[in-house]
Parts: sequence; C-alpha cells; structure tokens
Amino acid sequence: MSLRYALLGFLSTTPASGYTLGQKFADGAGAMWEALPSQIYPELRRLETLGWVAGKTAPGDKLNRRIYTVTPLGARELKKWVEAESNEHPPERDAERVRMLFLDRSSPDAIRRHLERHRDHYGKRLEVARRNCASIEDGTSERLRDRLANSEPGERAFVTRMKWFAMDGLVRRAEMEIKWAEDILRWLQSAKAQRPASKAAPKRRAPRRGAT
Amino acid sequence: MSLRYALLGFLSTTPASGYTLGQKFADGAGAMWEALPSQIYPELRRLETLGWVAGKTAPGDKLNRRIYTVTPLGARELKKWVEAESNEHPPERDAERVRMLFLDRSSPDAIRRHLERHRDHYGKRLEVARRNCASIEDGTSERLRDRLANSEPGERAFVTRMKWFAMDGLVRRAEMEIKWAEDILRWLQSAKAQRPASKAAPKRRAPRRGAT
DNA sequence: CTGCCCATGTAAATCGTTACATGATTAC
DNA sequence: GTAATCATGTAACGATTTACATGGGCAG
Repeated sequence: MSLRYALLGFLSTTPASGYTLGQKFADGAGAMWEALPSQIYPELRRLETLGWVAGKTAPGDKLNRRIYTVTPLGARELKKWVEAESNEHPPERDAERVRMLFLDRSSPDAIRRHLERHRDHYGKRLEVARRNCASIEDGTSERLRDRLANSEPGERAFVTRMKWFAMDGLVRRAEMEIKWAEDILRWLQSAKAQRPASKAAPKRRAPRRGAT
Repeated sequence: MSLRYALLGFLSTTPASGYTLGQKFADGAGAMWEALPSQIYPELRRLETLGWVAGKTAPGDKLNRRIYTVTPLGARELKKWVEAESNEHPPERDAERVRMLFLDRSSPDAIRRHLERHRDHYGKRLEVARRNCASIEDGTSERLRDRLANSEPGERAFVTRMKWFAMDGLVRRAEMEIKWAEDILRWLQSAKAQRPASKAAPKRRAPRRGAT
C-alpha cells in the first residue's frame, strides 16, 4: 500500500509521468521506494479512478506521455497517510544479515567476497545519497525548488531542513552498512594472520565495539 | 525466495517445528526474517517435497508437532545460497523515510509524534539485539551452543564471532535509527524555540553532521 | 534501416498478509 | 469449565516480480 503513497508524494511536488516516476524511484530523490514499470503504471491508473490524481496526455505528444497531477482529495489522503498514528513498522526482512548468520560454515574467502559486495553496494548508495544531500544544501535540487515554490516563504527553511533530514537518513544507513562490512573484513584479515590454514586460533571473546 | 533459506538456515542449527520457527522469527535470533504461520507451514511442506528437509511427527505426540531436519541435499543448497555471487541486494523500500520526506507540510507536532514512534520502535529492537549479542558473548545462547556442537573444535571461536557480527549488525542498525530520530527531534525542539507560532525563522543552511 | 532509448502497458507467477478453521494442552 | 497458548493449516486477497508486447523517436 506504500507504493501508492510514494507515487502520490512525488506527484505532490511535481506533476510527472509514470516513466519519470520510475526513473526517480531508481536513482534520484526516490532511492527510498523502488518499483518497476509493471507496478507503477497500473497503480497510477488506480489512483486516477480513485480521483486522487488526474492524468492528461498533451494533445500533440506523439510519445503518449500521461502526466499526472495530485487532486485536492489526493493531497488530503497523502496527508492522512503520513500523519497516521498506526504506523506499524514493516516486518524485518534482512536477507544480508541472514546470509551472514549462516556463512559461518563457509570459507573466510567466501565471507570476504560477500562483505566486499555489501560494502560496494552501499558505497554506491552512499554516493547517491550524499549527492542528493549536497544538492539540497546548495539549492541545486530541482525537486526541492519545485517543493519550495509551493510553500509559504516562512516555511521554506523548515521544508528544506526536513528534506535534508530524510535524505540524511539514507546517508547514515549507507555509512553504517559500510562500516559494519569493513569492521568484519578487518577482523577476517587479522584472524587470517593468526590461523593461516583453517584450524586453531585461541578462543577469544567477542569484544564490544568502541562506542555504544 | 529468502524465507526458504531462512528456514533452512535455522533448521541447519537445530531441528524444529514450524511453530518453533515462527517464534524464533518473531523475537529471538530470528529478528532478521519475520514470517507468519500461514507462510511458514506451506513453505516447510514444499521444502519437504524438494527433499531439502525431512519432517517427522513423533508417534506419541498428541500435539501433532512436525519436526523438520535438514537433509544433506538441503545443507548443500543452503551453502549454495549463502555463497552465491549474484547476491543482488533487494530493492530499497523505506516507508519511514518516505513519510519523513512528505511530512514537511504537517505540523511539527505530527512530525515529533512520528519520530518518537520511530525511536521507540527501534529502542525495542535494540534491546532484543543487545540481549542476543550478550547471550552470544557469555555463552548462554542456546542456538549458538547447538551450532557449536556441530562444529569442529578449532572453528568454534570463528563461528561464535560470525554469529556475533551478524547480530551486531542489527544493534548498529537500531542505534543508527534512534540517533537519527533523536537528532531531528532535538532540532525540532530548538527550531520551536526560535519560531513559537509557525512563521518566520531566518533562513539557515542545513549543516553537516559532526563526523562524516 | 538497425539498434537503442522513450513510454506504456498486459499476463502469469510468486511472495506475503488477512481472515478463518480446527483441535489439543495447560493454567486458573 | 473456560481462557490462553500450542500447533497446523486453508482460502482469498494484495503486493511484487518476471516475461512479454507494442510503437514512436533518434543516432549511426
């Protein structure tokens, strides 16, 4: 049910086509809720029949682009959703950590490769999120500009800051995942030095990390 | 497809019934991949027809508990999965951050309530994860003991450490989410002091956080 | 005129949730 | 004996992925 509101939210800043939304979802400000065309297009049609958005194709457009705009009803429904008290967090489903849990019977090399992929994956995400944060800070974010254009002048600093915090969450997440992977990689490296083959190594207790 | 391997993984440590797995998934070491009974039971049956696990009900058991054990084939398939190179990370779907993104048109009070729920939610997760970490460290973790019982003596320190790292990932995630929420809450508090009603506030640039 | 990107979809299959059903066991 | 918990499921629905289809525009 969140795809619906993610679409609605992005359209509440700037009217857009399904294709454009799909692009934003993949990389830009929308690296928060990814979805495929086959899910986006039907959902936009459903939003239209609900009367939450209005879609229009420009008469001369050969590409048949359908541009959607949020209706007042849609804006109210979006607000209802973001403010809802019953925000049950989604169930935890952390495939990477599950893998790590059961990689203990694999070779240190397999574990290392896995962690390097993890680190690199979040490295890319970090880059995107940092870039987005920067463009919010220096005012080059198109989406933020569109958003501010629809805001009261007195609210603009507030809106800017909220956007920044949201994006900063993605930065922090990526930083955490990278550090987690690197800490384990470092330990694997030092453990390897101690037990070159695969056996031995005196039993040591897992120490706490630096800060809590 | 990950539920299948999560089940397989947990069974590779200790044979268990579907009900038991459901419990572990909800709180204990399994706060990594939650699933409901209606998904767990059919999946276990499918794993059985695949020959990856063997299920048996003890003759005298009035409760009709079906205890599943991983077969050698199942163990090989699990290993194949955890070591697979094509570990595409799942698409990002972060409903909380999407909400934050579009909460900028709501009252600071609504935002505050939202963030407090976020903080409290991860506070509970942090407690569970810390408890699990602690029980791995002090050797009171039953699941770890079962796991070590099936491991070579020389590998035990390594296995212990890997389990700890996996669980530590959940600790770090929860700590990060709590800090994120608290940082925004603190800012809301200070911003409120500056603009008590809802207007004004001199435009300020979003500053970088302490460390990168 | 061939291959690639833009743009919008449909159909089938799989994964996950919600609602419901059933019976036995344990604690009060 | 009644309520909570143990234990296993089925059916229907909703969300998501995979595979496929289609046609216009643009660069070589």
